[in-house]
Amino acid sequence: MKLITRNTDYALRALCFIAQCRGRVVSVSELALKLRVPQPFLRKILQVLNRKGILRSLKGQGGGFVLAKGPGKIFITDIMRVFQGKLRLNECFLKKLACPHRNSCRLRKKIIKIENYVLGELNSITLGSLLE
Amino acid sequence: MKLITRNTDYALRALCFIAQCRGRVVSVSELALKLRVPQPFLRKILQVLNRKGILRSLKGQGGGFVLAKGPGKIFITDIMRVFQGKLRLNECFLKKLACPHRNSCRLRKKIIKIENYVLGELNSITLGSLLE
DNA sequence: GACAAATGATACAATTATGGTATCATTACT
DNA sequence: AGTAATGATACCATAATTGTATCATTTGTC
Repeated sequence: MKLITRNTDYALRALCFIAQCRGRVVSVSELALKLRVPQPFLRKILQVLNRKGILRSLKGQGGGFVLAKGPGKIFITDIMRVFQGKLRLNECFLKKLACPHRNSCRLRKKIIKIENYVLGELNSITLGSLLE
Repeated sequence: MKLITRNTDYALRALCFIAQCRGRVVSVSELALKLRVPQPFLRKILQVLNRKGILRSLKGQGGGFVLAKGPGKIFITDIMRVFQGKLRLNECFLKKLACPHRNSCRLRKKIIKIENYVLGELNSITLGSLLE
């Protein structure tokens, strides 16, 4: 029942660190060292963030990563979606066919309520709000 | 990011069904048939619920399961804990040693807030409240 | 231009969690 | 005695997660 997986966690830590460097280009090796996180894994994560337009990368010597947008514009739900897919607490296991009660299912309704709250809260968290 | 795993889900369905039988002894084979759920897996699940004192089992021919207590006294958090362990959304991946910010971590604080809400809501759900 | 230091892309591997099966022992009703 | 049920438990399959390894490409520096 974890909300945040390890790669999301690493990603957030890295983003925080990069944000605090205020535009300075940060290499994976520096990040891995500072965050004490496995370097090849972190590298893969940052490459994904680059592809998704959250980081911007600079190749070649002296290269590395910078934020692609302001910390106030990076929502942790963005990051979560990148690494964890659609954000749903719900997902009925027995699909329509097997579970004829799907629409009247009380549990489902309660979970949807919880889900709405959780998503609401998460949507209010930006990278910026983690740094203040 | 799922709140409820499959075995919890199966368990809840089974418990609902058993509750609706109002004391009649229900066998695994009947349950598996009605719920359209794999029988050996369901059996294992019910055995666990028996060990945990949520169901009571009767062996031998004509045997099966009945609720060990009233539906109003069975909380879905009980069931979740049985199959999913401690209910925490939190769990910092980098433990104290690696993450020196653990206590001041803003993200952690926000997640704890969310966690409290979620647990509060879940704690209000009993088997009974799913049946009404 | 050669070299070194960085990322890009991608394939592969290890570990863990989840979901599920199989089997033998035990109990109890008929 | 036979049968229909659960108890206990070992095993297996699959998928997700968490990584590693490697080769290609880019770019700054000498």
